Amino acid sequence: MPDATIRDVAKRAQVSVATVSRALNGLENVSEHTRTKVADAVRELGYVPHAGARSLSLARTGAIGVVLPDLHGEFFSEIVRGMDREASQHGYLLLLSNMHAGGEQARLALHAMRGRVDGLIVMAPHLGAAELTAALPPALPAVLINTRSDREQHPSIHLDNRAGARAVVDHLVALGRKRIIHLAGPAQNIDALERRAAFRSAADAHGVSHEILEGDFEEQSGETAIAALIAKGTEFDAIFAANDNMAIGALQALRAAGLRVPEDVAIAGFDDIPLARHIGLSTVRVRIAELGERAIVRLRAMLSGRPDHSDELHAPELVVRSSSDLRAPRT
Amino acid sequence: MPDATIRDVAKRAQVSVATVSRALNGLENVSEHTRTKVADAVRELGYVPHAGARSLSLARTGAIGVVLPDLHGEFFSEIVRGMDREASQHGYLLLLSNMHAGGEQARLALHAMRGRVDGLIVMAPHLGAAELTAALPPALPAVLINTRSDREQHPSIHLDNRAGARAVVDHLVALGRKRIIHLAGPAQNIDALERRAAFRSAADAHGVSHEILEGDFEEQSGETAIAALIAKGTEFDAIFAANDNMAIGALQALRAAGLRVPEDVAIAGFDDIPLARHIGLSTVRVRIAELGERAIVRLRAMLSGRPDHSDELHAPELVVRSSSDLRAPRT
DNA sequence: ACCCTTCATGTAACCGGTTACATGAGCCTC
DNA sequence: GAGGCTCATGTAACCGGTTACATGAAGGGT
Repeated sequence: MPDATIRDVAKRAQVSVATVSRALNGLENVSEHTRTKVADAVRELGYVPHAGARSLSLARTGAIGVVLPDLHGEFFSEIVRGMDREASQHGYLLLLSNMHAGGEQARLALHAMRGRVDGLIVMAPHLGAAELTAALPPALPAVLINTRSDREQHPSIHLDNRAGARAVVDHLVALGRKRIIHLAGPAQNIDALERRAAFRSAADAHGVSHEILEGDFEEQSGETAIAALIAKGTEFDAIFAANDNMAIGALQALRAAGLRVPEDVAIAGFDDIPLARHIGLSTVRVRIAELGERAIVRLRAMLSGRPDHSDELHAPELVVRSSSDLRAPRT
Repeated sequence: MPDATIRDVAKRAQVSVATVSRALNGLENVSEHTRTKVADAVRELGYVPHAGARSLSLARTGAIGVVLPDLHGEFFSEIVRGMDREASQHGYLLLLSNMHAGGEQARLALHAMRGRVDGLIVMAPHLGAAELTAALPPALPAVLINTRSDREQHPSIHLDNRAGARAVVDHLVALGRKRIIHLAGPAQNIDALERRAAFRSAADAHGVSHEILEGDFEEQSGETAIAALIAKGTEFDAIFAANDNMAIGALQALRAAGLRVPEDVAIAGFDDIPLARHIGLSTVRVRIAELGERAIVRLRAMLSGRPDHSDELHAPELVVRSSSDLRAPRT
C-alpha cells in the first residue's frame, strides 16, 4: 500500500485537508477537539508529511546544497562537519554533491540543485571564474569557498595562505635561519600558488637566502626532493613545506641523511593534520570546520534577505613544535 | 525577477508545456524544428528545471538520505566518500543528516527525509532496535549499518569484529606470545563489545593466558591502563588494543617503562588509522569506504525492486607491521 | 429580533513539473 | 474522395502539500 497522504488523514479524521495542514503546522485557529482527531488519524495511518510537496508549495526546502571537489580525508570531513554543525542547528539539511570534473559536468552538478535547496555552498578551486558563474543556477544564493575569483559577484570565503606562509618565514628567520628551502605544491592548485608566492616575497623582504623545490602535496615528493637536494650538497638550515604531508616526507629524508631536526634543519609544514601533533611538526593550523561553519552562517544571512558580496579571509595560526624549536611546549 | 518556469519557456518558444517537457527529456516524438525553438528559449531565459517539482510528479527524487551519528574525522569522511563514489556514479545525490541524539530527535531526523529521498542509509549504533524501527518512515527503503539488531526487518551491513579480533589473537599466538592483554573499549559500544568477546573466546580456544583492561577508545586511557599494569608488576608479552588510539597510548607507556616493542611486548590495534602506518603499528584494517559503497549498492538494488533482508558481514584484514613482527615489510 | 463580529472549517487554486488522452494535419490506400 | 494510419502537438489532471477566500454557526450588543 502506498504511503498515506494528507488527504487520507483528512478522510480518516473527517475534516478537510486544510484543517489537517493547519493542525499539523500548529496554527492557532484549530479547536482542541479537531486537533486530537487529526493526531489520532496521523498515528493510526503512520502518516509522515511529504517534505518534497511541502517545499514545492512553500518555495522553501530547508536544505542547503554543498558542492565540493574531490578532497582528501581530513579536509573533507572537517569542512562538512563545520557546515553540519551550523546547518542542523538551524534546521537545515545538507545536500551533498561531489564535483569531480569541470565544464559540463560541473554545470550539471550545480543545476541538479535547483529546486532542491534554498542556497548553495560551492568550493571549486579548479574552475575558472567565468566557468563557475555560467554554471551557477541564476537566482540561487551561493557562497563560494577558496574559489579563484568571482569575488565581486558572490559572497566568498578564502583561506589566507599569504598570512600563513608569512608567519612561517618570520618564525624561521626569528630562529636565526639563513637559508630556507620551500617545498611547493602543484601549480594548478590555487592554495599552493599563494603559499609559494607569499614565501618568496616574505623571504625577499627578510633578505634571507632561499630556494623553491617542486612537489605535488604527496609525502613521497617531499622525501625525494630533499634527498636530491642533500645529495647535491646544497647547504640549508630550514624547510617550509606547502603542506604537512610533504614535510613528513622531508623529515624522513633528513633522518636518512643523519641531519638533526631542528638543530641542523628546522622544518615546518601547513595544515596541521593530526599526525603533525604526534611527530612534533611545526605547522600552520587551518581551522577547516570553521570555514564550513562560516559559509553556512553567511548563506543563512543571505537567505534572510541580507545581501552580501564581501570576501572573508580566514587567518590561519602558526603552531610551533619541536621540529623547529625545541623550546616548544610538549603536547 | 523570479526564476523562469517551464511555462515561461513554453510561452517564449510558442509551444505547450507538454512539448517543452518532452523536448527537455529527450523524448522521440518532437520535431527537430520544435526542439531547436525550445533549446533557444531555454538558453535565452536561463531556465533550469525545478528538481523538486519534477520529483513530486515522478515520485522519484534521485537522492539518497544518509543519517549518521556523530563520527570522528577519518571514519566519517571515508564512509561518505564510499557512498558518494557509488551514488554519484548512478546519478544519485546524497542528503546528509547527522543524528546527534536518540529518541524524538532521531525520529524527526528520519521523518525529515520523507519525500526528499528515494531511500535511506542509517547508521545508529546508539539506538535500540525497536526505537529505530518505530522512527523509520514506513515504506521508505532503508539499509542499516552497524546497528544493534533489527536484522530481520531491513537489509543490513555489519563489520565483522569477531573475525578481526580472532585474526589478531591468532597472529600473536603464532608469534609465540604467552600472555596477552586486551585493552577494551567502552561497554555501550557494540563494536567494542564484539571485539572484547571475540578476544576472550579466541584466547581461550588457544589456551593462552590473558587479561582484559578497561579503556574508552581514547589514547590516554590506553597509556594509563598499561602504565598501571607495569607498575603492578604484571608480566605480559603482547597487547591487543580495541582501537589504534589506545594502542598508541599503550606504546607510550611501554616506551616510558623501557620495554622494547616488539621484542619484549608485541602490540596490535584495530582500525588502521593513517597514523598506524607511520609508526609501524600492527592493526586490523577496516575498509570504511567499502562499507559505504556496499550500503549504496544494496539500496540501489532495493530501489530497482529487488527485495532484500539479508545481513552482510564485512571481514576486516590483518595488517602486520613492526610493532608485532620485525620481519614485517616496510611501508 | 437583528446585525455584526469572531472563529473553526471547507473549497479550490497554486507551487512546477509529467503524462494520459484528445486533436488535427498529412499521407496512403482502395 | 472517404476512411484509416502515423505523428507532432495541445489540454488538463495529477503528484502532495499550503493558503486566500468563502461559508456558516455561535455569541454579543442594542
